Amino acid sequence: MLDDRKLEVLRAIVEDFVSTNEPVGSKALAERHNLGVSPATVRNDMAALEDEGFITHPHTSAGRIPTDRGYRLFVDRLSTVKPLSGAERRAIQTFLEGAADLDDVVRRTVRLLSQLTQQVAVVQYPSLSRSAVRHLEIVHLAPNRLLLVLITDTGRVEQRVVELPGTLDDDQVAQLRSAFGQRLHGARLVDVPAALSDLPDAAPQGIRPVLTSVMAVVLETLVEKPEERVAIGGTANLTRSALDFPRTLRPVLESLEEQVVLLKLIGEVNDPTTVHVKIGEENSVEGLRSTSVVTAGYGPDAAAYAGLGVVGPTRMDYPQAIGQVRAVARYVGDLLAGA
Amino acid sequence: MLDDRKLEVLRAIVEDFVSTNEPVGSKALAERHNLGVSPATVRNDMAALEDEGFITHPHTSAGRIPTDRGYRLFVDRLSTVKPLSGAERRAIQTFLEGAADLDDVVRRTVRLLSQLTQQVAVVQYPSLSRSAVRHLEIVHLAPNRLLLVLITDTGRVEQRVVELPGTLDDDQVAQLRSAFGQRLHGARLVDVPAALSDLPDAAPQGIRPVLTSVMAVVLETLVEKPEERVAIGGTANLTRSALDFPRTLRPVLESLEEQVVLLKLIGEVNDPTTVHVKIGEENSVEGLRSTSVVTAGYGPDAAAYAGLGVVGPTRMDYPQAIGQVRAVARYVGDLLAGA
DNA sequence: CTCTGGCACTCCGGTCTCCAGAGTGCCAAT
DNA sequence: ATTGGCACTCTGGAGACCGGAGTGCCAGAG
Repeated sequence: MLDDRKLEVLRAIVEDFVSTNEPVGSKALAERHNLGVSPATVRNDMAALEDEGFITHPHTSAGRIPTDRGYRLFVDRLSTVKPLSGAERRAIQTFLEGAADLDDVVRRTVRLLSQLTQQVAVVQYPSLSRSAVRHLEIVHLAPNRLLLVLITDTGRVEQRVVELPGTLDDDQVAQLRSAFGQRLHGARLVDVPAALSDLPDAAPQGIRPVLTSVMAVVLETLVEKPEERVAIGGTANLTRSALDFPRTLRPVLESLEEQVVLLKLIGEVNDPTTVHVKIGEENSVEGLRSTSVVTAGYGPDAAAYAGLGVVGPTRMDYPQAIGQVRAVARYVGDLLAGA
Repeated sequence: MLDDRKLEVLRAIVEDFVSTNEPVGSKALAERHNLGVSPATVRNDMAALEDEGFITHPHTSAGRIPTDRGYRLFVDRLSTVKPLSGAERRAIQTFLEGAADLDDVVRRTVRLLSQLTQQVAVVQYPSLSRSAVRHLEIVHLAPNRLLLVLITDTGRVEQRVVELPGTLDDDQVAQLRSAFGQRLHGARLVDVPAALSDLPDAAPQGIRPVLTSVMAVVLETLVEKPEERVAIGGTANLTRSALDFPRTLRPVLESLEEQVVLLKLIGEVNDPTTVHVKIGEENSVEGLRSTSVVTAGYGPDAAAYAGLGVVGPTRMDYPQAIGQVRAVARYVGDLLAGA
């Protein structure tokens, strides 16, 4: 049904349309890509591709543009990831070197990604649930008030205030500190409940009620509803493709302001080792049906820390974007692993 | 030169143009606002106002629209701040109650402001330099590595890793902790250098070199280049006024992504107790010359914590925006003061 | 069966003209 | 100082027009 030449035609359509943003006709196409066949033949192929739903007409007498399905086929079977240029490679290095703390790394990554791809960039903070505890500090703010400060191996610092049922003196706080410290140090967050399970029994009688309430907060913060954070940038790039978002810019911007949506976007990645592409309607987020999303997991190993990616028009240079997202993900992953 | 009626005409023009977004002509104006004079008279007044630079023509035969100067006069002398509606008042309460930590407060405030005003909202985190130390925790991450965690009275938590010249044991860290703790507790950040000045001499000989390097980091983090943070939201509202930003949306979005720019925007407030309005060209930020900015300081007293505000088209409902910004600033200030 | 050239047809987008409507500026009269 | 009148200007939308690009289909050649 779809012989090689038809696929070749599809590829040519996608490439031309992506670069010119204009519906591409049979004649121009036959000339620019030397397919060795006449425009008439191309027309026949186009008709076939249209029957299969890979391309459409805006109007009876306009050229063809790819549909979401067309892009999908293109991405899956007709394109190869574009390797980065030397300049791009250097850009990644210079952008990310010298980052001070995790916040800084994330901010720089957002900026890097958006400038590199000329799209909107989204970077998730290393997920709490996949991190390990480096340190848990308990600060005695007031007799009946503690501040928990958690530091993870990825450099994330999370804090939380605990209101106590009773009051504590400094000795008791020290007891708490060592009780938690011993059990949590180095524990992956998923293992925290297990690590703490024997705590109530092992602790000295006097601090048990307090300990229980602290434990509740710890578990809640770290395990039950760990706070996921996301940074975003480069929204100005959406206006570049104002033509692509006729009046759809609104919902896109709105969606991008919802943390929940962004997390969903990035979190749906099941296999963290590869780059994922969601094209137009494939997207589960209502407001982003007119866009494509390219995401990747980043982290030191398969148990990825988190995800990052870009959001842009479906008319996107996929081979390039995929290459760029992958490269940045790898680089940031290594960076965090090394730190 | 500008008698009362002329001012009245200007006010009418501003109000009409703000609500309809269409140049307003003499006839319509004379009818809608019962000025008791004929369109011809209004025309004469308009000509005078135009001579003075308060209004312009888009074309020879279109109605008038206010200039930046016109808005300025309107804001300064012709308008009174619009009090909040009950619904708005309630919205502020429900939005902000139940905020967990400072991050949460800021995020909610951004959302609140942008929804209330239907503009882009900008909220600065409580400025470090104007805060006081509630607690400085020193965490012993590794023999030659410390983590400083600073907690301010506004709830901000700042962390910083220090690489030491030598190694330390736990006792020495405890010494450090108490040395800094005693001197810093409750100190305003501006007073930190003074509070620490006698530290090198007072400290035990053994930890002096380390102490010096820790001190350097503390001073740098808190005093020399305190990190100012800003949150932003509601950029989708810019598209609502797409008519106001014909193709200028780009630079606006770009400017709004620059932390530096945002800080400048908010930081230029000299008198924190009132609401400030920058209109169009008055704006010092290049990309925001087509917008107006309404800001206010917020905090428990005149020594304000920080600033917040909204960015929108010059064609903005100033009386309303000013009222809303002021109300939110007050509410958030009280909230933080009480916490 | 596939490819090709030819041809009639469609439709978009730009340009032009036209016209009504809104608004102005000026002037003479009150 | 204000007003009514009037001629003038300019916009913006509606319609008409047309060239160009592109399609679909068909019949013929390989």
